This record gives sequence, C-alpha cells and structure tokens, in this order.
Amino acid sequence: MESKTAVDALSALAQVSRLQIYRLLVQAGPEGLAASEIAERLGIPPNTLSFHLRTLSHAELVHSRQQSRFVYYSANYERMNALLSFLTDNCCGGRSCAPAAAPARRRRA
Amino acid sequence: MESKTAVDALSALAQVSRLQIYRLLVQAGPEGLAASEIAERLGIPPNTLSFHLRTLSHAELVHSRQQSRFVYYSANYERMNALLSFLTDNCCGGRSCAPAAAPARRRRA
DNA sequence: TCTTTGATTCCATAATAGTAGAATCGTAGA
DNA sequence: TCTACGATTCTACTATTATGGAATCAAAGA
Repeated sequence: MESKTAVDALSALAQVSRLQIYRLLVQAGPEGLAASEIAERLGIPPNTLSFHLRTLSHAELVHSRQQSRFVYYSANYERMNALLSFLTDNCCGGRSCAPAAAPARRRRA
Repeated sequence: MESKTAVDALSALAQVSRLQIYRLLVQAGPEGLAASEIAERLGIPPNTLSFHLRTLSHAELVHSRQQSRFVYYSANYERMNALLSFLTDNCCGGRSCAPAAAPARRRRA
C-alpha cells in the first residue's frame, strides 16, 4: 500500500461520524446497510451522511451497490487488512521482537 | 477503547509526515530514535517535527524519554493493538464470518 | 558563566474539512 | 405522467489543522 493511500484511509476514519458509520458497517457484515438506515441509526442528516459516505468510498473503505431505490453500503475488509499490514510493516526492523512475538489477542476483520 | 480515543489516534496517523514518523519508529523498535535523528532522516524542520510528535504523544501512539540532551521517541505498540481491535470489533455481528475466518496473513506490531 | 546545541513554544498565515439548507437526480409505484 | 421518496450535489459558512520563522528553554562542556 502506498503512503498516500494509507493517509486517505486513515483520514477517512479519523472523524467521529465516519468512524461510527464504518464500525456499523463492519458489524453489519457483507450485506451492508442502506444509506437511509445508517442515517436513521446514527441520526445523521442525509446530505451530511452522503458527504461522509463519499469520503469512505473514495478511500475504498466501503463498497456500495444500488438495489432498487436503495443504495447499500458495506465494509471493504480487504482494504482494512491492507491498512493494518501497512501500519505494522517491518516492525522492529524485521527482527523477531516482543511486539510481534506476543501481540494482543484480538478478533480480526 | 473509547470512540474519541480512536479518532484521536487515527487523526494523529492521518497525515503524511506523522505517518512517516510513526512507521519509522515502528521499524526502529523499542529503543526508538532521537528527535534530531527523525528530523534528519525525514527532512522535517525541528519545530514542525515537535508539533507532529506532540500530536502523536497526545494520542499516546508514541512514548518519549529524555536521555541527556536528546529526547528519544518510540512506538507504543499496545496502543496500536488496541486501535486495531477497536476497528475490527464485533466484525459481522460476532457471527463467524469470512473476513474473520480467513484474514490476510500479516506481520503484527 | 558563557557557548553550543537539541528541543520546544509562540505566532501568524494559508489551506483543508465538517456542517446543513436548498435544489436536483433517479427509481418505483399510482 | 405525476408523485413520492431515497440519495446526492451545490453552496456557503465556520472551525480546525499544517507550516515555518523567531524566540525561548534545557542540558552539557569549555
């Protein structure tokens, strides 16, 4: 992953509403949620939501598909994995190190 | 992790210079690097670097320790792990799902 | 104590991002 | 075709952030 790509992804997530949106979509799974449902659940006006979804889409953190009148948004898990790899790339200069040897146990997307 | 804490961490990383700094520190390992060396390696003026390091410190993504005239900065791996967990928390509603079942293989910090 | 040097703070400027009202677009059903 | 409604775009306005010159602080050695 390019540095600029990573910054775009991080910027996209570095905002309360967008982080809420993204996590909601992560939890919603591959089917995703319609924009209107996201707006309702998070109490964000539709135009503001569109703005945020556009930012997330542009960073390719979410996918969208039209289904009749609704546009469904879903998390792009591959992108997130690429971002996580980038952030922890070449940890400790590639030598075996404590952080890599005993990472915190966590669920992954 | 709190949502606001996560946004602070993501905002801190969502900037080219700071992302460079952070990755450099991840690669440098636990000993870290002196501010002057970071400045030299990345070609960032010292005052601007201080500003960015302050932002990273405030987000607790880096630790600092004074050693004689030098201030050494190092990556806070625990914080990064907490952030990664937060981002992928409750993936697919907690049900076993493709993203969690077959995550991309990656080195972790 | 004076000087050097690494690091930080102060300050002003320029650029970018978040917000929401109003208007518009697009699809589906009456 | 007309209407309804979900979604997006247009258009300000406001707030925040990045940057670097100049000044200041802090530690170490002459």
